[in-house]
Amino acid sequence: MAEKGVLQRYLSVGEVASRCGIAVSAVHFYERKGLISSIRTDGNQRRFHRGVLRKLAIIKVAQKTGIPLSEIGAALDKLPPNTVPTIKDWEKLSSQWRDDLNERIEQLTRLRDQLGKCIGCGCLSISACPLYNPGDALGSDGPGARLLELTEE
Amino acid sequence: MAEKGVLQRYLSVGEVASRCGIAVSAVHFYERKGLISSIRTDGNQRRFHRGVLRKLAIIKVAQKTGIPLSEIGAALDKLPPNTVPTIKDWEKLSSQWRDDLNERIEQLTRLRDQLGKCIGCGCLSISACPLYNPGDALGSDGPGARLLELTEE
DNA sequence: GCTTGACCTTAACATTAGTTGAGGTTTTAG
DNA sequence: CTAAAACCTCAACTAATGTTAAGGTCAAGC
Repeated sequence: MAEKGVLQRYLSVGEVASRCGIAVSAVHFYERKGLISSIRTDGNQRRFHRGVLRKLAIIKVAQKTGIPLSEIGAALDKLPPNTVPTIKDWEKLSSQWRDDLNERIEQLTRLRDQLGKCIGCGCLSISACPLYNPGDALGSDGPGARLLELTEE
Repeated sequence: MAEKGVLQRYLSVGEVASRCGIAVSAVHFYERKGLISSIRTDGNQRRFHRGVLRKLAIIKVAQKTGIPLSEIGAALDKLPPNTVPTIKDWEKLSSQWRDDLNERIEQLTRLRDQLGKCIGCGCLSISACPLYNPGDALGSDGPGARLLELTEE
C-alpha cells in the first residue's frame, strides 16, 4: 500500500500491457528484443519506469508505418538510455519515420494510379501492358513495360 | 525441337520463373498454395499455360498493395478456371484491390499527418499527446487521446 | 549415348512478430 | 494467514512467405 501512492513510480508488466493495449507476452517480447527494459523487485518481478509507456507508444506508431521492430529498436537505442525520451528525441525519430512513411505512401499511390490506368484499358494483352509485363517482353518492348519494378524492390 | 515453335504453347517452371522475375521455388510455392496450376509431361515435369504469366503478374501487383497470398488466391479462385484471366476479370480484381490500396494509403496519410502535428509540438507529455496516449488517460482525458486507435486495429 | 543442366519431391530452415502452455513463485486482498 | 490473481522462465507453437538442401530423374546438345 505504501508503494502505491498517487504518483505511482513503477508499473508492473500487467499495468504496462493494459495501459498500452497490448498483451503481457508482447511486453515480454519487446523486452527480450531489447526495445524496452525494466528493473526487478526482490521477488524477481518486472517493474517499469513510466517512460516505457512512451517508448511503447512510439513502437506502436512506428509499427503502423511498417517499420520492422529491429529498426525501431535501433532507433530507440540511439536515444539516451535510462531516461524518458525527450521531445527532441521524438522529433528526430518521428520526422525520419515520417519520411519513410511518405515514401511508402508515394509507392502505393503510384501503384494505385497505374492500377487505375489499367482498369478496363484493354492493355492486359500479353505484349503491351505495363502492369502485366514482368520481363516477358523486356527485350522486344523497350520502355514502358515494367510497372512490376515500380517500387524498386 | 518440334515442340518449341514460334508460338510456344507451354512453359517450363524455369521459363515461368525467369520471365516473371521470381525464383523457381516461389513458383512451386504458389502452385502448392493453389494460386496457379500446371500440367505434367510424361516425365513428371511441370508445364504451364501462358496464362500463368498473367496470374503471376496479378499476384505480384496484389502483393505490392499488401494483400496476403491467401486473399489473392481466393480472388483468383473466383475467376473461371483453365482460362487466361480476361480483362473483365482483371477489372474486377484490380478495382477491388485499388480500393484496399486507397484505404491503406489513407491510413498511412492520417498517421503521417498526425506525426507531423506532433513533431515539436511539445505535446508528448504524459497526459496530452494524441500520439502518445494509448489508453493511459482514456478515462481522464476524454476525446482526442487515441491516435493509436487511428487505424482501427 | 553420355554428360550436364534443368527438373522432381520432401523436409528442414529462416524470418518476423508474437502467443500458448507447463510448472513454479510472488503479491495482494480479505 | 490464506487463497486467488498476477507474475516468473523456458520451450514450443503459430502464421506468412518463401529458400535451401538432399537425393534422385529427365531432357537436350554434342
